[in-house]
Amino acid sequence: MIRLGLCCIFRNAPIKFRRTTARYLLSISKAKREEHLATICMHNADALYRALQFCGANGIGAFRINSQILPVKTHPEAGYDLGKLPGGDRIIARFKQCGAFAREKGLRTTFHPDQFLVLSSTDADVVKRSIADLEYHAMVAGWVTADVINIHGGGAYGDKKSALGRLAGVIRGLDPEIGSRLTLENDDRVYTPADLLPVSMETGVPLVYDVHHHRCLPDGSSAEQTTEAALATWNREPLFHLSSPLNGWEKGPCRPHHDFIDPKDFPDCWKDLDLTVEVEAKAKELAVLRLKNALTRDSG
DNA sequence: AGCGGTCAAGTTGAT
DNA sequence: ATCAACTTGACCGCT
Repeated sequence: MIRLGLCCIFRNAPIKFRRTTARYLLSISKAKREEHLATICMHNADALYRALQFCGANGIGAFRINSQILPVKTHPEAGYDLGKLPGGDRIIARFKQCGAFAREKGLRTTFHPDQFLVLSSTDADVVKRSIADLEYHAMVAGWVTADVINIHGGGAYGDKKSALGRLAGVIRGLDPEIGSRLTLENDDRVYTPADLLPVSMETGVPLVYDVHHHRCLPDGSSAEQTTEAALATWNREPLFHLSSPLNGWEKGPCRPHHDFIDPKDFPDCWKDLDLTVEVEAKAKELAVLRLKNALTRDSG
């Protein structure tokens, strides 16, 4: 069975996540700051619960949780401890209710921290802050029972081989709360599946195969070959990424995402797998539901 | 109420 | 040397 995943936000459904900025938080009093953060974090825990309800009610099997679900959480000056905010215990309890709901409905939850998290960096401080961010993600993942924290390989610094060596070294030293959830994804500028598969096999961190990125940044392997190799890295239900290019494959830059998925971009070799496919499309839940219909018609 | 400037962070590659 | 592009709006503050 294919399980389709929705990424972070909704196009039409009235479910919104709130955020704030470090600059604003640091411009107000400590009491006001904690009140503001508590309001936003509780709002986001509630919104997550409603997002999962929407997914459960609409046959969407997975939901990617935005990294800003606890905004500014690990900022050096504006960061905070959720449990110490006003009503912090209730906020944590609400996240745990999200986890209970997800388990009850068989929904999968995932994280995809943004590009500032770089484990291959030559700068020890960047790596340290990245690990702090992973700790935050792992903490929330524990509450909501997310089994994937997916990152890219980061920069190459003119020497891919050394960078991948640093990446593998950092991964090996991670706390199991992080390491047991961590995954690596091929990107569209630096690291191909062929670059990352050896790191996956060496560290036990699964490969999230993004077939769109692979078409933008090929490595000589076919989608079939890479699918097979990526599947072998998973010790749980595999998770892959799918999107369609805004301007077609023929002309212009292929990176920007389309509103919807062209069913022709769904690889045939994925169709009979037990697999989560996260749908990276700007029309969000509308695109997931449309693809779901197309796949159902296709097989039935 | 509406609009515009702004938002923590890293890296690459275009200018 | 500088800066947009990644994700992509949503926020606050001013009118």
